[in-house]
Amino acid sequence: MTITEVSKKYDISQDTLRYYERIGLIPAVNRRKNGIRDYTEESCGWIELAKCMRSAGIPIEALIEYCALTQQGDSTIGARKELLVEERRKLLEKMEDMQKTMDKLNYKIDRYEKAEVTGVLSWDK
Amino acid sequence: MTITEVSKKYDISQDTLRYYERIGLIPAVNRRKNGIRDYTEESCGWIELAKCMRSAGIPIEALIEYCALTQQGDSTIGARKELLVEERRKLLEKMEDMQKTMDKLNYKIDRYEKAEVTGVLSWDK
DNA sequence: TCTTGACTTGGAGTTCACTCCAGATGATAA
DNA sequence: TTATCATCTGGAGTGAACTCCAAGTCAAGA
Repeated sequence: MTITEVSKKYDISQDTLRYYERIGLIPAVNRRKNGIRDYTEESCGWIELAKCMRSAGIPIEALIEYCALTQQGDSTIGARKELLVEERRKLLEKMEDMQKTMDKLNYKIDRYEKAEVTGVLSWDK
Repeated sequence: MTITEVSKKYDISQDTLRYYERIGLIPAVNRRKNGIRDYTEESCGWIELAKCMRSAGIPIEALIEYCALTQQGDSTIGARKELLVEERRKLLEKMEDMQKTMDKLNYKIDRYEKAEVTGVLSWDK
């Protein structure tokens, strides 16, 4: 696949695709003789992973390390697992924060809805 | 309360507290004669709200607008509600993204755990 | 009285994650 | 053949959200 196709398929700009490769967030992509990128199915798998992880806010640094470990072969399986477990822990924490914020938003919206009916908005400790 | 106390209570740096006030993310804080901040219970409520919303990634711009609307009185109740509803919608979307990432992390960690037992890690389409 | 320490301001600096750009090259269509 | 278009590289620029700093004020303790 060309970079244009991959960019459309995953809705990631070409600049970002090149950037991810440059910083090692995904392994080097195959090239044709003339130097033009030719994404394999495996490359696409990495792109998809990157998009998924980044959309949840997993930091770029962690993903670079994960990618580097992967390229060092099976001896790093334990380290890779640890890395993912740690990111999962942080993600869970963030999800809990978000749930708290969601609860607060629901509470406030509910109060505003009642205020729209009664015309009264009491102070909110 | 002094800024030092508020900073400790909510675990937010003094610089950030001043910054939030400067950009209008919270209403102006009361001052003593000499210009030193004296946070009331209401100020603390705003700080708590700011911390909660920011921890979930609600953008600063939206919070500034919410704060501004609040200071314009009851005529903005509808607009404030709409703003919160919109931020809730975006937050829900983010939480769904995170859940997908969480699923993927669980799947991958599970595969690594099996690989640690069997010594085999098949490639992951 | 002198020094220490908390507080003030406005503005500059930092970090993260892109995003854009200039200049070059190579392929395609008229 | 000429013009247009996709792609390449390295490096500069951007926006969001802080974070730090210099220079000044003020109150309290030795």
